[in-house]
Parts: sequence; C-alpha cells; structure tokens
Amino acid sequence: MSKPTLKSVAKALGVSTATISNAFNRPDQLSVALREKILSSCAELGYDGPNKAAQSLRKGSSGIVAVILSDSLEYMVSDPVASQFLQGVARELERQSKHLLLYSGSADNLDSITDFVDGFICYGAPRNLKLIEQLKRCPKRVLTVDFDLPGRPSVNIDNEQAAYDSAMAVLKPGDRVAVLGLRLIDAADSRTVGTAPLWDNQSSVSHRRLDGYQRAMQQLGLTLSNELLWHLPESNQACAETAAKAVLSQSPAPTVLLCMSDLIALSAMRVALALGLRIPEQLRVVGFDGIEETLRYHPTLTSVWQFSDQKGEAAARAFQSGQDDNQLLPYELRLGESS
Amino acid sequence: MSKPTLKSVAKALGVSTATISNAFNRPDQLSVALREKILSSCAELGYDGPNKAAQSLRKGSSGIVAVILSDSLEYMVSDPVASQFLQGVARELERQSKHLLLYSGSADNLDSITDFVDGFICYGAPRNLKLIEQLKRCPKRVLTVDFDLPGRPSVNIDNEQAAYDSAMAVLKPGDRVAVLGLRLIDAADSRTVGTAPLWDNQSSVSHRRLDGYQRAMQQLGLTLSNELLWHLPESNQACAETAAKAVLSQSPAPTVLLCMSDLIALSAMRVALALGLRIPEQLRVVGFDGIEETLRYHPTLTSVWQFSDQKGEAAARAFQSGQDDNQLLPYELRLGESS
DNA sequence: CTGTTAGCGCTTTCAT
DNA sequence: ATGAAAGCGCTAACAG
Repeated sequence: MSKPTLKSVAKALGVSTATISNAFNRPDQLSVALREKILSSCAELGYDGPNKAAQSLRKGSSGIVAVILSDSLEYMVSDPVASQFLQGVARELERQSKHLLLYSGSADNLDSITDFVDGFICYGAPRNLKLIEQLKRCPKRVLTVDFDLPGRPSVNIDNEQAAYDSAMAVLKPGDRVAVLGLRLIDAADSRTVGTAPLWDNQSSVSHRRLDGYQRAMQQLGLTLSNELLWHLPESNQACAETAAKAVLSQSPAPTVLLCMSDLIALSAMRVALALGLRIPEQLRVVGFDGIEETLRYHPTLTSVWQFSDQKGEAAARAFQSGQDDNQLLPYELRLGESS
Repeated sequence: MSKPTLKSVAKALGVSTATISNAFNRPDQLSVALREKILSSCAELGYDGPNKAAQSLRKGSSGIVAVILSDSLEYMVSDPVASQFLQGVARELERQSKHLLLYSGSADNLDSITDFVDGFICYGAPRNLKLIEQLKRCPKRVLTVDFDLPGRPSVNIDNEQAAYDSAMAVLKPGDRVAVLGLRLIDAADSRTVGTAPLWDNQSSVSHRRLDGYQRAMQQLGLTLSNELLWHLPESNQACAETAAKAVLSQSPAPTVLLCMSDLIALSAMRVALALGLRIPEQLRVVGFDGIEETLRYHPTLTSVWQFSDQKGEAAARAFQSGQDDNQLLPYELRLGESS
C-alpha cells in the first residue's frame, strides 16, 4: 500500500477532499468534533497532513527560507560569528514555524532551490558573483545582511562608523599602525595589499571598515603605509598568524594592530606575546565582532560588539515583515585590556 | 510581468509544451539545432528551466537530500568531527548534482520537509526520539550513520573494536583508569555515571566504545570504578574541563584517561598540564575521532582516526546506490606522545 | 458546514 | 520530431 493522499483519505472517510483540507489548514471552517474525528482517523490511516510539495505548488509558498552563506558550509560552520548569526536566524524562524535551508555561497546557481523556498536571506556577499546576478533578478523575497543589493531590504551595522570608533579608542598621535584586513583584494593567501586593486565586492563590510580606520587615522594625522595594510583571505588562526608574524617582525614594529575580526585579533595577540611584546604597553590591539572567546583570554580584547545572534533574529524578522527598508543595527564598543 | 512558465514559453515560441520539456530534460528527443534555439530563446525570456516544485510533484523526486543532525545546528556546527562529515557529504552530493538540506535533530518532526526531499541521511541518533519513530515508518530512503535502524542501510565504524584497540595501546597492568564518556546517561551536566542507568539510545557509539574499553580492561585485569566513569553531555571544552578537573584531583589520581572524543582529550590534557602532571609519565591520555588540532598540540594525542570526511562521502554514496547493507568503514589507531 | 471544480507547472504516454 | 491530454496532490472559489 502506498502513501495515503488527501483524496484517498477523503474517500475512506466518506467526506469531500475540501473537508480534509480544511481540517488541516482552516480549523474554523468545520466543527470541532468533526475536525477531531478526521484528524484522529488520519493518524490511524498513516496520513500526516497534506503533501507539502503539492501544497507549495498550489499556494506558491513553502515555509522554507534559504540562507545563502557567503562561502562554503564547511568554512562558515567553523566561524563563531557566522554560527551565532545562524543561531539567531534559526531561533526566529522557529517562532514563525518556518524552516531553514542552508545554502553555499560558492554554489553555482540557485536554480535547484529557488522553487522550493519562499526567499533568500544572504549573509554576506556570496563568493560566487554569479549568485549576485541571480539574486538581483529573483522574483522572490531577498534580504541581504552585511552588504547591499539595489532595491532590496537589508540588515547591517554602520561598519564605517564602528571601525572609526574602535580606531579612535585605541590610536594615539605618533602611532605606527598596521591593519589586518579581511578579503580586501582578490588573493587566496595572506599578503600585504601593496598596489593590488581593492576588490570592492558589493561594498563589502571590510572596505567600509577600512574607510572607518582611515578616517580616524587622518583625523589624528597618521598614515597607513602599504606594507602594513594586510589582506587575509579568511578569518582564521592560520591566516592571522602568517600576517601577524610578518607585520610584527618589521622594524620599526607597529604600535597598533587594527584587526577586522576578533579571531584575527586573538591570533595576533598570541603571536605578539610569543614574540615577547607587552600588550598594551608595546602593542595595542583592537578587534571586531565580539565573540565569547575574547572574554576568556588575557589580555581581554577591545572590540566592536555586534551581537550576531540578534542580527540573525532581526534578519529573519525583517524577511518576514515584508518591509523593504535598510535596517541599521546598534553595535557597542567594549574596551578591554588590549588597548 | 510574472515569471515565465513552460506553457507560456511554449506559446511564445510556437511549439508544444512537451518540446520545451524535452529540450531541458531529454536532449535526445529533439534535434540539436532546435534544442539550441529553444534554450537560447528561453534564456532571453528569462526562463531558466522547469519549476522544480512542479517537477518534484510530477516526478516524485527533487534532488534534495536531508541530513538529519543528532542535535541542533548551532551545536553541530561547532564540532570539527561533524563539520568534517558534512564536508564529505556535501562534496559527494555535489558530484551527484544533488543538494543538501541540513535539518536539526532536535526539531519536532519531519513533516515540514519530507515531501521536498528524496530521503534522509541521519548523522547520529537524533536527540528528539520522536524523529526516530518517524524515520522508521518513512516511505523514503533513510540511511543512518553512527547508529542503526532496523532494516535500514547504515555507515559506521566498529566502535567497540576501535575503542578496544585504543585502550590496549595505552593501558598497563596496575593502571587506575578514568573514562570521559559522551552522552552515557540522561543528564545535562558533566557528572559521574554512578548508579544512573545507562541510557541506550539506539545502541549509540558511546556505549559501544565503553564496551570496547571494558573488554580491554577486563583482559588486563583492570576494573573501572563508578566514580571514574564520567558522563559529558557534549563534546566541548567546558564539559571536558569540569570532568577532567574533578577526575584528576582525586587521590590516588588516575594514570590513564580514556576519552570518547579528541576535543575532550585535548581539554583534559590542558587541565592535566595546568595541574603540573607530566604526560605520558604520570598520566596517559587517549582520544577518539582524529581531528587536525591534535597534530598541532603537544603532546600529540594517541587516538582512533575515523576520517569523518570520507565517512560523509561514503554515506552520500551509499544513499545514492540504493544498496541496503550495513557498511563498516576502516579506522586507524595512531600513536602520539600522549601514551 | 460540505461538495464540486478549476487549476498551480510540469512530465509522459500515445498518437500523429 | 511533435502535439493533445491525463494526471502528480493539493487549495480556493463558489454553490449548495
């Protein structure tokens, strides 16, 4: 015997298909008693509700929201900031009785899933630029986070201002400044930006942060030399160590490290300490994001906290709300022992 | 103007719907020239292929495979073993041009997704036991990993034998042994198992590993005292530290720590070193899983390597193959400086 | 409160 | 090589 369908169940119970459908979708359309009876009979027959694929075809919506990650699952999954964000999205979606489909930003296209989902929440500009084109002309709802798409709603923080604030909190006149940046150019390894063209991927957060750092430096009469502006392809320990070692072994050594993630800042501090540098006396360090781990480490890190889980919730809520505005979330500069 | 459909495109091009369908799904059914023409016209019209929801309804398959995690996304995502596994699944599925839907094992039911997917790969017994019941009577393909369901294909390693091997590699006569186990009883905190009933969740890997440890101990004439058998609710640093501190501060202190994950073993070694214990002279430690991080840490860890990424690939392949056997994958005991 | 009916967008015989 | 037509399982109007 194959799986029961709405029709087969209706026949078995001697009622019309509409009645069964209503029993599941519109309780107000029939008596409580009848509904109870139908529901329990269905349970016995092994029918656990209308087929969702058919339902989705008919209604035009499925209750599934896709989250497009900026990179592969494997990478995102190991980043505490991203997983905080996902946690928030999952929590809010659960409240809405919706479901979450995780999709890789390095995938080739959205074709395989667009027809199954109600829309997309894009967390960071997808690594594969083809996806951006597809999202632009997608008839479904698209909400971006940490970047913008013309005419689409978004959720973000003011990265430029936050970076500016963090730099102002740590910089002093006469400082020699190094920046450990994230995905500033198109290169797969950690290296100084040098003369490589800045790779502006949909006005990424990194470039906005760099703008903020530079505004602060300008204001203090400081300049950033090209060899001290580093590009890291990923926010992880390995990339950060390479960069930190190179930067800190220069002479004269930098007195301040502006880091575009807390993970980078933490690794940099480890390297600095291993090199015998004293923080903050000889080197001040500032991070970005706000992750738990920095609270357990000494010296604690001065950083911009952006509450990624709340950002995830906000994104899911904004997705649902249907409003098309560009939402700016609050952030908080928290001073630690590193500055 | 709304999204073009197969029908609207057919009308626009003056051919039948079947022809358009064939152009996309069965190239052999029409001339190359015509197909080319149709495909390019479709691209112009902004039609990028048949609607997948309708296709799935009609064909009864969608090309999406759900991976049911044993716990919430947020938890799994931070576990290196799980993310290795997912990596492998994702890689193999990509080869098959299929897609991956991640689903939480603590979700309430599968109803919301069953109709959209071709089947389920369950990575570990889901935390929510209701899901197990649903999987048992699911008409779609179900493959389990790291646990078994009657009549369903599975992919696993021989946990009992692997645990036995690892214990035999480290144990000596006269040893005082402590076990840092994973999810052995139904408790949310780290604690000794004591007299609590072992919670056999579908013959979990943990219990098989415990069996293996005990066989080895028996063979060497050793016994495991109840206060030295620990239950940890999760494989993470916090849980492991609690347990390790308690276990190592006993006197006489244990001489061997059998740990059910590398993450646990690593944390335990940190605690031991902080306590001034020398490894392996005063304390030998063995782990389970095989994760990269143990190679960078000193002392390096003796552990059972189970190649989770290959396990993921194997699972996705077995899912696709249609074979219903229970596959046992190889593992490898690797000796490190900790034993 | 219940039944009838017309599709949602597609694939697939079966004719032509 | 192509077209007509029958559904896949369901929902929403509408009529009763």
